[in-house]
Amino acid sequence: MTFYQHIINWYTDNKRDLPWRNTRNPYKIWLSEIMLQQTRVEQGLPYYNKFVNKFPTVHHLSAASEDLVMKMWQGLGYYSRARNLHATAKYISHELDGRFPDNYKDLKKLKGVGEYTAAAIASFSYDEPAPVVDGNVYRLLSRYFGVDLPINATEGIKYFKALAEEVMHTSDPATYNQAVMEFGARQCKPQNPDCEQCPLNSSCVALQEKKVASLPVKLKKGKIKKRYFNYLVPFNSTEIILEKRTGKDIWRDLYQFPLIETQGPANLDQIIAQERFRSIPGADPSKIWLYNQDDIVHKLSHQHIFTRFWIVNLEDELPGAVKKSRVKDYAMPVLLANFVHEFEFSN
DNA sequence: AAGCCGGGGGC
DNA sequence: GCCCCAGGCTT
Repeated sequence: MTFYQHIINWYTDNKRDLPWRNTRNPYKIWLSEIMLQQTRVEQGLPYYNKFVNKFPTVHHLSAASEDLVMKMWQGLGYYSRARNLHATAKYISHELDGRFPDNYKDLKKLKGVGEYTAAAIASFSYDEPAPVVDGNVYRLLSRYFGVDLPINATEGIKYFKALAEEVMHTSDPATYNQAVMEFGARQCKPQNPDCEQCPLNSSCVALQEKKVASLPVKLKKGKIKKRYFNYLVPFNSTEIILEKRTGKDIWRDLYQFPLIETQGPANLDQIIAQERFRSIPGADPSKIWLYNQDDIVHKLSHQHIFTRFWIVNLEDELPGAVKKSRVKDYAMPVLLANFVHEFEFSN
């Protein structure tokens, strides 16, 4: 049997029943693929179901407000995906009358759709023989063929794409693409794969050469940055101040409390001296207190955020503020959603 | 080519 | 702590 025949046989016996595998609807395929970028199936699945229920077609998604889309995306991360998702939904609904592009080349032109996602949609919805090369496929190919080129450098990316093209030749690209990814995710998994019961074990180069644990090769990324966030939490009996994040930093378009970022841990005197504090109507330096005794450390893949919440009690009306009861309707980073859930503005 | 963009889970 | 995840965009 050939490489792909082994893979497809394994898949027939081991495939998970996932909702986007029971459809060829390009809208649902596209939605699932955007959500699953750099995201585990188990994490993305509930979001997929929620979106499909709320937005059964691309027109429904197109008609939604961006704030609602962001809110429904809350917790999934990489929020530019949600912005691009919404922009692309509007484009397809308004400019293409709801019809998705039906080939790899045109799909790849959509915002948020790169080589992997274009290949996935083209094959799953239209049977176009475009190989998917995601993290699972990199791992499987690098091990099976014993290739130690880094999978995140130009040469390796090019090499593995060509290899994927060679290996996929089959009359059923949709099934094959599903199968290689499932095989990589569950059989040829990153840690402690069970090679003894792998259908490819007699011909896997990495297994013969004892390199399974060292493949694939990946270049290391930079150091993790430390940042110090001081959130002012200004509220009166009914209202609270929220702002929308702008700029190119993390969490763009999500909501937050007024933020003072400092170079290191900040104390009360530093905070009350800040213009951002003093500009709050009715802010009283004697009515501010530190909510968390220890820093809350929010860990992202590329930065650690040391967080202090400064509670600012107010008595005056707050023009432009939001109702405290509505805070949970706003899309917020998990760091803040956790705080809101815990604090509940009980006092 | 390298850096940036989240959050969760495994070990 | 470090690595990975159905990657893509920006610089």
